Amino acid sequence: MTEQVTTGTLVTTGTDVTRMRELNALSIVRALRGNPPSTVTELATRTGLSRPGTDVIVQGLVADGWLTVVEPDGSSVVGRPARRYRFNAGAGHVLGVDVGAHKVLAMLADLDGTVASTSRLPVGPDADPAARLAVVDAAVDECLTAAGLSPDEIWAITVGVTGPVDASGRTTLFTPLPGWASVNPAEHLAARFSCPIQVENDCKLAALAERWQGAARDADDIVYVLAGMRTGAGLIIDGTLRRGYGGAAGEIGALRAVRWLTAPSHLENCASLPPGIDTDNAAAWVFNAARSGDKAARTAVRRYTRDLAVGTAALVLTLDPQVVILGGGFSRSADLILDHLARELARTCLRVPEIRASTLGAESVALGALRLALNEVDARLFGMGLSTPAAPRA
Amino acid sequence: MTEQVTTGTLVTTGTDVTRMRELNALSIVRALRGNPPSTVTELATRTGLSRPGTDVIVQGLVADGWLTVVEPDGSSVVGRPARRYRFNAGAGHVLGVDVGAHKVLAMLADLDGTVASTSRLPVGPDADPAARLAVVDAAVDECLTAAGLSPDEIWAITVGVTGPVDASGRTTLFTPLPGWASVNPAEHLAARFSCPIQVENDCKLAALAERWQGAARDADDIVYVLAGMRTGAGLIIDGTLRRGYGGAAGEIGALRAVRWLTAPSHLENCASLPPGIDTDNAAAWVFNAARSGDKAARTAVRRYTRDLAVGTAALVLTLDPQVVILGGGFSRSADLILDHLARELARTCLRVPEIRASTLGAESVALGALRLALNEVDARLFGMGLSTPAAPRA
DNA sequence: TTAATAATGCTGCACCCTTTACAAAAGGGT
DNA sequence: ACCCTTTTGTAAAGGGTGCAGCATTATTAA
Repeated sequence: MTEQVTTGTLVTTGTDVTRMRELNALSIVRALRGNPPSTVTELATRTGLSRPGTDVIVQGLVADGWLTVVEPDGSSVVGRPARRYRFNAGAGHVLGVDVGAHKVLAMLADLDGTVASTSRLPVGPDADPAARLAVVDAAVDECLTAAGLSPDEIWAITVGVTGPVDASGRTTLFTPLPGWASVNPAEHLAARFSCPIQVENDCKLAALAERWQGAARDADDIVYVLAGMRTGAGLIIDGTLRRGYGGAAGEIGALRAVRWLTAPSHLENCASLPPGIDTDNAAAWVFNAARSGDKAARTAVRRYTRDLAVGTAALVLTLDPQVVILGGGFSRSADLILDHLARELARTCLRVPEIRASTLGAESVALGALRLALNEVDARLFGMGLSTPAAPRA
Repeated sequence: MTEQVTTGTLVTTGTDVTRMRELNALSIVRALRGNPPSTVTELATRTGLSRPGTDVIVQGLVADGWLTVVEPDGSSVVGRPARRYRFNAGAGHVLGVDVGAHKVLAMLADLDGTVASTSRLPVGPDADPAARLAVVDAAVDECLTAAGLSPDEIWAITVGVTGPVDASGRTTLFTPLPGWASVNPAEHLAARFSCPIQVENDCKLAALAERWQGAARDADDIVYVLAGMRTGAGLIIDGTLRRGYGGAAGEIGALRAVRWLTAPSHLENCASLPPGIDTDNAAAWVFNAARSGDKAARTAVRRYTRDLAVGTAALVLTLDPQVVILGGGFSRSADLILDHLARELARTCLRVPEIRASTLGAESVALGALRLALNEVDARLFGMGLSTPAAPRA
């Protein structure tokens, strides 16, 4: 065996002149994605190709259904008005599903990531796996029918679950859902969908969402901290979601010294908490009390934040990210947390990153799932060529 | 402003038919790098190009000096023996320099990474920056003259230093070298070299070296822990060295709860240590004593390892790597450390990675510097085209 | 209606890769 | 010494692609 010097790709494949055409077509598609409808001339300058060449390729892409023509509207200057082309985002769709303890949230989006339909169904926290999967199916069905699509028009699916996800798509190491450890949601959905199906940890998906449409759009190195009744983290390094070798990246909460598991108990056990309030609303109550000056509540929040900061500091020191995003249910009370957190990090970290509160609500995990599914589609598209649009077989 | 959907590269550049030729040439070069001399037929099958086409490109590469012909030797089977071609690694060279507290180690290698010359010069730990830079110059000069090369034949240089390196190449946050915080080694060398010059943290470089030629050749997700009188870490994630947004990735030792700063003191203050032994040799003595059963020494080693494990666990839980490499001066005593370390990690981590001892000696930092310089060259080569070999201007 | 302007469409040219075909070289067998 | 096999080296034909330049078309302003 000889040594392999690797800079990037290992595969060294020669380029045919036909492949070049494909690459140029892809390059045009890329130049159009997420941009307003463009003229051929604009595309030509943007891609560096010649105008005639661009035109030919664009015609082909229109014929294959990847692009659609936007006839010129009145708003033009002097000269012959140019036809504009836009990416046909409706050529395919993706599904993102957030399987939580209390609800299943499914979202369906086109290739631009524009959400076409959403379905949120409640499920009991102690529902058995079969029941929970049935709710997943129901939510997915609702999305499909609302958007008027059939399963074979879905190009990729991502399912978000709690706990580290192994290579097979199971959460064997840990899951709060009863009986869920042995469930493989990908396998279950594969019975009805033939597209690629990924399963991913919810924190990681939320991190993706924040980078896509949330508070971290400008950053490539992100530590996302999910602060809620559970505490977790998702890491984006160099613009890519990092899963770790076994899918357990970011699980710093497992470290005993990092008191993430018990951190929320500071809130739940707050002395000034009125009796009879249920667990789910206790935290919200404490945050509100702290906001209006309650001494015990303020202490509880401070203690909670201190515990949160230990693990966050470990993540920050390990990765030196550009920005830390505070997400999860408690991020609604970021005004109370951010300052404490910043102070704690300033005390412990070499270089203190920006700290921002999440701007996405409860949909962040489902949104992240959409983004991951879109990434999957993009990888297929830009990796291989683009023939006529059709659902890729897994 | 419109939103930018990014999968990988943002730049979408069209491909010319001439550029395709370049890409094919690069593809052939890649197919030859690190492989034994190959025939045109072999290259054709390896790249997927046709044999005549491959031949033409190979002729061009030979004419430009990138490839050299190996005339067929006697060892052939039936049929006409084929000319073999090999990558002309001597077309360019790179320098790697390890600037330590007690020594400067410079290494010079060709484009295959084969070391052509080495120079190790001592320097006092309290030498001022000017004196230390003078030693750097001397070591580099020795390497050049030993290899018979002039400065303009060097294509890239990497300098390894202790402490987190910022974007400008300085170690402003921390450095053990007196007065070194404001020194910019890249600027200093730029006076004599016009090639790209990088400065990088020593732990990070050692990690690179382990992946290149050491104990982590098979892994893409690596936590490298430098265990010595100083403790540090270098991270390779998804095959790429991670610096962090401010170059401070891996500096988990800054966390108070992680007792990396004081961990070696367990060894230095070992009760059974004979008086008068100097600091530099104390650790080695303790390890030896522990190996031969000394009770106090064994305790000291166990305590040291326990402290080492805390930070390592934080890194492992954050990144979930495939393998942890134990490097640095103490890795010579890995037999005493690994078991303890593995036990501690098993206790604290969700998924325990493999733990291996470094197989590289004191040259690991300089080797890693070579690798980073080669990466720089490769990026230029494979990013842009390859004209006739010449030192790239920075 | 005419001139100006800018997009569109078409033709010829150059380049590159591939396929096909054939000549050349080396070694083994007769 | 000669022929045969095998593989390499090389040349010619064919097809696909991008580019430059020119003619054509559609629209606005005068």
